[in-house]
Amino acid sequence: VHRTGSIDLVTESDSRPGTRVERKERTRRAILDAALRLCEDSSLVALSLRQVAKEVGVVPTAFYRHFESIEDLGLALVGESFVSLRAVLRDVRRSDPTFEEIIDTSVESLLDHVDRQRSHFLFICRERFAGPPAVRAAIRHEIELAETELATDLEHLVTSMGASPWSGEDWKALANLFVRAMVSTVEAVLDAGDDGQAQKEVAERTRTQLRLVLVGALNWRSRP
Amino acid sequence: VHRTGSIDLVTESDSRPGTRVERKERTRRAILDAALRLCEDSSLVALSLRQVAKEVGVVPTAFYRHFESIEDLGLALVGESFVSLRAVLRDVRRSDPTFEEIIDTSVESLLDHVDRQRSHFLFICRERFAGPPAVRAAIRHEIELAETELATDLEHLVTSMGASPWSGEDWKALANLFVRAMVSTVEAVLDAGDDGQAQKEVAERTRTQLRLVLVGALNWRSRP
DNA sequence: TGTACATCAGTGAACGCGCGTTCACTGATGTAC
DNA sequence: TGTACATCAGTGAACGCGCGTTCACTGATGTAC
Repeated sequence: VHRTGSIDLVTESDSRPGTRVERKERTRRAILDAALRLCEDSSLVALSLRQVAKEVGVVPTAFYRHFESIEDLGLALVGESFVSLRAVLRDVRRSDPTFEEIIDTSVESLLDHVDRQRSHFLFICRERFAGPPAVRAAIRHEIELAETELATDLEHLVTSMGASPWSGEDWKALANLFVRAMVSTVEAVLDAGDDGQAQKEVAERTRTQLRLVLVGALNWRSRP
Repeated sequence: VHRTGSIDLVTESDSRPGTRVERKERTRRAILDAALRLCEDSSLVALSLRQVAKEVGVVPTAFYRHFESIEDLGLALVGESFVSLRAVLRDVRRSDPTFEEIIDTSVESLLDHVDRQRSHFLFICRERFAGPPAVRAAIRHEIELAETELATDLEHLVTSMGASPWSGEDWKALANLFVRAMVSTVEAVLDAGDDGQAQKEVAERTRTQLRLVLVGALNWRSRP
């Protein structure tokens, strides 16, 4: 006869172990993952509750035990997608790069996160304009927060390089420029898909662009 | 009794005048406009043929006299939307601005076109990531063409300002940076909606950003 | 100019299908005693 | 530890609705003679 271990495995694959709370959480997770996967080549607004339920392997009505609607599910996905995006900023900050390294470090970290959380970044790009109104609003809000966060980092960085003092408006414009560069790069990487060569070209082009912006910033005088 | 003119007007509002070809073209136009309006707050992938037909005031099956499918209609909308986008580049080129004017002229032209062809620009932003696969591919292709077009313009401009010679890669990177700035500005303006104050802030911020990039470009040395 | 015929944009009925949502339910898990 | 009851994630039938697509049609416009 077999060991207890193998019996556990069978139990695991058949009826799924854990407390009621754990099992509910696992189903919720499966719903979020299924939704992320299913809307990858269209949009939340074209995703049906029944498709999601079918993909997860539950009956359509079970969906309501976890979310009120697809829009509600979308808001949860916005939350966890921006955890992925913030992780990029956090990693760059933690690595505390020198002047010479800053661009290479940032681009590398960004591409690394995009590669590992591809569906989160795709989700943001797609639903930012095409999602249900509440989802669009949530994404816009999160992007503003990320911009503010980055503005602080940039102020420390550029000031430490001895650039001349800037106006508040100019800081905002620079932070916005970087956030846009980030979003655009994510878009380009996602466009490139699995093509490794294309991804390298995107990375190299992004580095060139960021260097160019940095040259501009270091030669900048506010209110010229 | 009334003049022939007024009888014509009645005829016009009742049964619509013109040859069969003209009337067909008018219906086609109405379908395109209705689709542009209806998908404004979701996406083509969530738009139904029946909604469009209802908005136009024809029976659903009449749709097939003009387009094979919603995707087919989408490709037609990509075509006319990029006519609007190209008009921006063309206007800037035709105005033949001096060094001092170039940024103000470009931003003004861009905002002017976005304001007048709002739904076309919204359509591109939205469907670029959320549209049906064929529509996404068509948009990507058109953006690449616009980038090439802009690269030529930029080369003339920056060279005429006496910057040092650049590598081909760097031209591509700069053109891409400007196209992205353009797309991002369009997105920001569309986000701002009808808020005139917010629109002015977006315009001012964009000008600051373009100046910063221009400062970078003029201080740039290829392969530093 | 008048007539007979062809074209074809738009009609309207019909189809099977997937949708969101309701409701009463089941039965394993959790809790109170 | 054992029992009786409460909770609640997931079930399954049913509903009315809008969907894309088919088909045979109508009747005004266009064309050939």
